[in-house]
Amino acid sequence: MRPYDERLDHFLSRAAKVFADQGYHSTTMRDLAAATDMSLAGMYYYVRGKEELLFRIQERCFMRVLAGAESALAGLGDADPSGRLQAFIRHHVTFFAAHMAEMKVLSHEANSLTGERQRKVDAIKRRYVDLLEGLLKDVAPDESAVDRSAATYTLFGMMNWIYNWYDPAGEIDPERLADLIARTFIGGFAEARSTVHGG
Amino acid sequence: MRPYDERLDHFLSRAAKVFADQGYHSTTMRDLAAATDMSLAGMYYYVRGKEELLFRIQERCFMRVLAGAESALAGLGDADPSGRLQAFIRHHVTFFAAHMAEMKVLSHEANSLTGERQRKVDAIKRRYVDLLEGLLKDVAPDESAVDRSAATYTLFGMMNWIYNWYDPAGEIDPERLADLIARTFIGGFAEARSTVHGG
DNA sequence: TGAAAGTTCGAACAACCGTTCGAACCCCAT
DNA sequence: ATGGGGTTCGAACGGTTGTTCGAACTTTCA
Repeated sequence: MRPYDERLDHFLSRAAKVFADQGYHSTTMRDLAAATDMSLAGMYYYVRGKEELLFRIQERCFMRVLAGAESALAGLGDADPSGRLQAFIRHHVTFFAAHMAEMKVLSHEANSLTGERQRKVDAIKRRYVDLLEGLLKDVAPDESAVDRSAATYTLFGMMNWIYNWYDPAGEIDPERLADLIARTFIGGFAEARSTVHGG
Repeated sequence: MRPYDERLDHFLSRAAKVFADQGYHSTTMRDLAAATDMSLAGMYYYVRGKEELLFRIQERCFMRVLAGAESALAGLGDADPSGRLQAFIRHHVTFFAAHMAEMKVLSHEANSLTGERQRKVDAIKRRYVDLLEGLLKDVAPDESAVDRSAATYTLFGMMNWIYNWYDPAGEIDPERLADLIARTFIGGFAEARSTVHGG
């Protein structure tokens, strides 16, 4: 890896941490300069501006979590739908815990981009949402499309909300949290679909 | 109600809508002036400043949702724990759908206040979280405190995330969404506690 | 060694921010 | 009508923001 790319990467990680702590809009370029040991003007050699910085962070993180999920599913066969769903949840939650700052920026600043950049990130997000929705379709094939879509977002809510409260250094390790979420959602989802379907 | 209080109320509602749409930090006082048909200086007759405006919106909304939840539970006996839990979920979700803008501001700008104001809102939030956690304790008394706390936040995630995707004017009405969440969570929560408790 | 390419940065700019202040306005009891 | 409290607002202020620019520094390689 070229030293330029390495410094850019380090810069993006540091910036993500600051964005996660203070929020994107109330973080100034001067804050970032101080946190990265760069000069104010020096950062513009690596990034065209503040919004492109946010875009780079979000795009990089989203591509990684998407690729990670796909490869986590690639090892499994198509036979066990709820096992695949559990694997997705496990990957998402552990990835979230391992990249807390970037994922918080991804979740919390979802609407802070504008124009073309917003569109590009939304396109990746759509692919990721569709991936999960497909898994839910395999678990409960008879579910209506509307209810399945709502269930998808509900599950994302369980997982993405953790940036508001979860402490990776606390008592609950990421795998245990992932299993807690997976058991709760899969259990309730499957049960609700099969037993209450007639009511 | 005095005309002053009426105009203040109207102002807070309008401002909440703008905060919900554009975000607190990137909304300017000039934006608010335009959206409320007031002059820039005129708003300062009703509110001490921008942050106090956010505080008033959050405090008012939080007190209402807390009081609403308590009164929704007051009618029920202590006999049926999961029925009480379901009532809480139903109230929270329908309230959310009915006051989308304020609740979005509550969820999304949870850390935008500072100092004393942050403390005051956090105190109300704590009461609200404790209320739900108490309901979960009645549903699963043997659960460890740590897991129960995580389950509480997980359920809040399911409910609060809806500001990112839910359209109250869409195909799913609030009651149906509330039941979907309640069935999914309660089913999975109760099942996971009873069957997997030994593993 | 020398110069070209790659990288850093001090200083400044124009625009915009939240807030203030005093004057003007409106409404109602006298 | 008239005085006075409640209410509105135009205009401006000081400070902060993202961004730019040219000069200076460092590295690279012939």
